[in-house]
Amino acid sequence: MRVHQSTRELRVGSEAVGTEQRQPVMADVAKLAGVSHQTVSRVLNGAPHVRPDTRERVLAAIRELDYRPNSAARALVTRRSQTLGVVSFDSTLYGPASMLDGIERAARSAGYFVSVANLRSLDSRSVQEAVDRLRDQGIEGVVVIAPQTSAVSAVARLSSAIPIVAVGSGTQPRVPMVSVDNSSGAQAATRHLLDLGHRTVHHLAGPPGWQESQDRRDGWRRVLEAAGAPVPPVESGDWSARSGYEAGLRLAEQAEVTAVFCANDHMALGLLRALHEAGRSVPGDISVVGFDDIPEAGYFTPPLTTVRQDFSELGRRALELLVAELAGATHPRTHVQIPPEMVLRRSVGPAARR
Amino acid sequence: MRVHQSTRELRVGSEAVGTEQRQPVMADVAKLAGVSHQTVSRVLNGAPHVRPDTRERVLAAIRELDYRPNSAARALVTRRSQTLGVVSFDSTLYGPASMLDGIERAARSAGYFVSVANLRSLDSRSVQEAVDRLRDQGIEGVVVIAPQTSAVSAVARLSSAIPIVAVGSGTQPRVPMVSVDNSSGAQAATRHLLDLGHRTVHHLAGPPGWQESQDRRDGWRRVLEAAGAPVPPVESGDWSARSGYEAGLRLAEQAEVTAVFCANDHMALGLLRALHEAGRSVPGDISVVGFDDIPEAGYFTPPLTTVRQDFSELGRRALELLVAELAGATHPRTHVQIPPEMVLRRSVGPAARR
DNA sequence: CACGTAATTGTTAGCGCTCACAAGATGCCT
DNA sequence: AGGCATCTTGTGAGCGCTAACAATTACGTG
Repeated sequence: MRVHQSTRELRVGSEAVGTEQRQPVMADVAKLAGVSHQTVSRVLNGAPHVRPDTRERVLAAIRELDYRPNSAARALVTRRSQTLGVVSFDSTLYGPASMLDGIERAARSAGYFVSVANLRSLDSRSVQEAVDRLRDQGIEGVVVIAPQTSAVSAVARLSSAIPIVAVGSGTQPRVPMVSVDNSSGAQAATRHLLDLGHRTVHHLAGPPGWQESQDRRDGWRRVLEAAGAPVPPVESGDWSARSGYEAGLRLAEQAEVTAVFCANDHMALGLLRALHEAGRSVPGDISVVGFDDIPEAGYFTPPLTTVRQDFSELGRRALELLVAELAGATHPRTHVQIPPEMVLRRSVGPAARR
Repeated sequence: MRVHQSTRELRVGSEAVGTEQRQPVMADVAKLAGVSHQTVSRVLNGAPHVRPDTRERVLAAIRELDYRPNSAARALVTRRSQTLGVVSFDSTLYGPASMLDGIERAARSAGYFVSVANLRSLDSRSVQEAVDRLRDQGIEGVVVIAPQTSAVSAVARLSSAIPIVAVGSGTQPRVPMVSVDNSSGAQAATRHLLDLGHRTVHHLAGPPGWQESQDRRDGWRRVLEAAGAPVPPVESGDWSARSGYEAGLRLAEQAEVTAVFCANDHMALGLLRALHEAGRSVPGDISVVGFDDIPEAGYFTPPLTTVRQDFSELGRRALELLVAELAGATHPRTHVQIPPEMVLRRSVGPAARR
């Protein structure tokens, strides 16, 4: 008798001793139920052709032993880990956090676990690294919360290796993607302002390099041009309230500014603050529109008119796409676009007579 | 020759055919490097006693084949998945999201993956379910972002099975925990207001059932009592700006209110809004202090004086604790408390002369 | 230069599960 | 009653890796 063997026997044999708290395995269940391990496996996996009373006996044994299948063993043989990866930029922000939330929920109900990786920057290398790391863990697919252009192309470059879906924004023909229709949201916001009699609309854009920034700016510009309104120079920030405040200070100095479309709500908050400090009333002197509709937007001073995007829906849809791809839908090069929706509140008014 | 065997041989043999894109395994690396698979394993795991040139040869083979160790196989034999679980309440909120972020970062640098589970409610059953699910996946430990009292006790009840650390708040002697010192934060805020000459301080508390609500309320009350100030009835909300707004409407009607300590910043935002609508100026008529110091707090109207808690630090510390426990630190029934810090801005002023 | 010691590499046996196949049991039809 | 299809259960192998042990080689030292 070899040592290994005997060790094993000993442990199995010493069950009654009690000190050896070995987790029960399938064989234990099988023995207790008086069937083969394969039958236990069948019950566990819902295979057909198991006699009802046999199934019952097995289930009882499972309950009695509090048996839990070993997922590593299963993953080893099936080559499926039931785990998906999410790489995200700054999941501290409301948008990414909500998307992650939506993704996780959808994943869970589809029977998957989700493993996360947060990035500080979305450059090609970081994304690559994160995805590699996740792959090493054996995840089956990845959703990248990738609002930055660079990230999207980084994703496109490695997309061959493993199923990937991007969410947030961007236009990369090679990667399935779900995003809000930023352009149409921006257009709606701008048109709304124009309709109220504003001669033109200023824009506080997001940082360069972000697809969202670009799409929203493009939408804004398109409406202005279509309406024959002058296109003022673009201010831009980094999404933070702070940057919105700074831009606001600059905008407040320009007497001709009567309407501003901000690329997100946080910047709009900062802008509101700056305008207030500069003694410019909103919406009396200047109208402001945001983007996102964060839960607090209705409690700004004044309550913010904004463009709502449904982040969790975004996450959910992205996950659906990924699951479909995993199930064999041969690379659906889809680009799902979700329409945003304007939420009217009190930060917008008719143009001041001048 | 048995069928299984021959299938395998066939696949290995047909490498050159190219259609069979089998992932390289350790044996392939071994063959290419001219060593045994065990030596490859040694190189991979940094075992001593491998001759430098052998190591080099192995590494070269790994690179050439783009070999990636199979984590399931490794987990099966080592019984370690290198994965930790995080169960969180509403990771859409700034606090939980930041903690998750901190946890993930710390976990990564400690060589762990993190698998998340978001809950809609923190009742005992949900927590139990989430932890069980995570366990089935084979995670080695769990950190529960558990601000609710009920969750904490739920955690305590199941803590025997698997290493668990709680983060957020609560006092459960049986579970290691890291939290901000809510009471001392609340005390500082209240004292600050009193020192400015306010006769007393009103309190807008968080929802019942949350440890944080309770601790902050207790801290507030203690200072009031110590100072001999009257203890006004407590308003409470559900952390949202909306609930803060509603409470604010009620508070605005009471002429004697000159100072309010809010249990979080979002409610303070709503309160500010309500006060503004009611024509009560802040800080002229009423001073307001929040709790959290969310990134936007400095851009409220007016900028909010608040108590800052370092969420990512919280997450980081929780993870440290968990890792220590995994490493064998025999159940450190620690309760790490992190001191919060007051951030002075413009929502607070001296008591109005009346 | 024989010999003990340490360094280096290889061999074997599983980890706990599912898959492919085989075999026995059962039922139904002619 | 025989034969065939179907249901039900069992057997054996192997997923890719690490741990334990064995074997070989290299290196000083008396």
